Amino acid sequence: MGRACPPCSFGKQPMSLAHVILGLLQQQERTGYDLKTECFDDCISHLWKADQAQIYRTLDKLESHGWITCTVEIQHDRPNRKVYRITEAGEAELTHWLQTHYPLPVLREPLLVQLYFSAQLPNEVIVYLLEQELEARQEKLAQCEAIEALSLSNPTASREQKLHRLVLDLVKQREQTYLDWLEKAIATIRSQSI
Amino acid sequence: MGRACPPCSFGKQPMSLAHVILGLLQQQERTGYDLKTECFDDCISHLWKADQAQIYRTLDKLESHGWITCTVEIQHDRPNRKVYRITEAGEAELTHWLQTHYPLPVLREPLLVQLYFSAQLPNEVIVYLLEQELEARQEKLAQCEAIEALSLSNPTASREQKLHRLVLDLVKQREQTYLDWLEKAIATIRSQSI
DNA sequence: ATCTCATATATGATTAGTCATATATTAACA
DNA sequence: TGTTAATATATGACTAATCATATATGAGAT
Repeated sequence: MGRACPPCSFGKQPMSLAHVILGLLQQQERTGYDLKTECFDDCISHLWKADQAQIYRTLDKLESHGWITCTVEIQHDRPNRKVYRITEAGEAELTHWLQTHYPLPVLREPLLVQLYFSAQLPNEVIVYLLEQELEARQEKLAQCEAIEALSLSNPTASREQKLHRLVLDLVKQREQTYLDWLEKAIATIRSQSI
Repeated sequence: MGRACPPCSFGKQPMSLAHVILGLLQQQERTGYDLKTECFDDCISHLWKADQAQIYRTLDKLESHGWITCTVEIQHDRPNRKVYRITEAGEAELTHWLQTHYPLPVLREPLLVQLYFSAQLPNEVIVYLLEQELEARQEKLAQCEAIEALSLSNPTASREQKLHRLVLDLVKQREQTYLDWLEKAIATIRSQSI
């Protein structure tokens, strides 16, 4: 009857990568390669990123906890695939995690730290750094809008699609806030009023 | 003439905690305890957080790289302090880091991941999670406004203070964006239109 | 006299994340 | 025939971060 593990997560942490993967496997069965290419390089790439090595190791851990199972699918035109599916125990764990509130993370943004400490730099240098950030943020917003146009704009969206749309709305608004602030900051510093 | 280390950072990473500490030590000399209590528990606590163990170990590494030096200050009413100061090599490294643009980090926010995967949860449960996030974000915004009122509102601000104010503006606006979105999201889900 | 608190530093153990590389299969191409 | 590319998994080595705990000093309270 071996309960393989304590009631919830592995260590003391939110164990979020494991739960992101559980969520993705609840949507549909996937391989490690699928997760890397379709997911972390695509759909939720704006919410979480993960190294390939970490994905495969997390899959091993999830399997050893009994939260997912694996079957090898023989392919004749390509290397075989290890297809992972979520188990009932995994669904229970995911459902519990989804309902648990976690403390706000402190978001580590190099640019903000740099600006915070850049009092001894000349204005032009600061402006150049802000302009590079602006360019990167513009590109990111464009990526978000491309995702929106591609898959989330149909009027007969499912509940799941509506939730994805909500999440994307925040990511877009967050980028827009950043862009507005960058433009104001660049103007302020350019006008020598700092 | 031993150059103790390669031209820039330790490994291949931005090495940001080390640079945050360099920045704080450029402001003024500090001990590990100062960094933990005055800084990461206070001033830039909204930009970076650091564990005490990591602070002391990073100080050791910075010293072994020659970017900071340490002198022991004997105290008679308390345990002795190890006071760290930035070196010229440290200032050069910091100046270089401050001018280097880094790729946008992917911000790992548990709540967004949870919402993304919560299609199978009932609306009330989702709303409850969003309400808890709303409360936490309101408190964080209040903290930001308290910092603003305390130290950043005087009209004769230094260049450094003006830059800190700029950074705080973004942090505040980011929270306001989150709050607006949360209120909209809660209303949308409450109205059953999802 | 002991207990607790604030100050102050250090370290062992573990998890999380990154980087580089190894290995294997088949298709497509030159 | 050999090379490259896409698919697919695995692992060694390392850095970064976290958690728990140990150690020590002196002040103030009980």
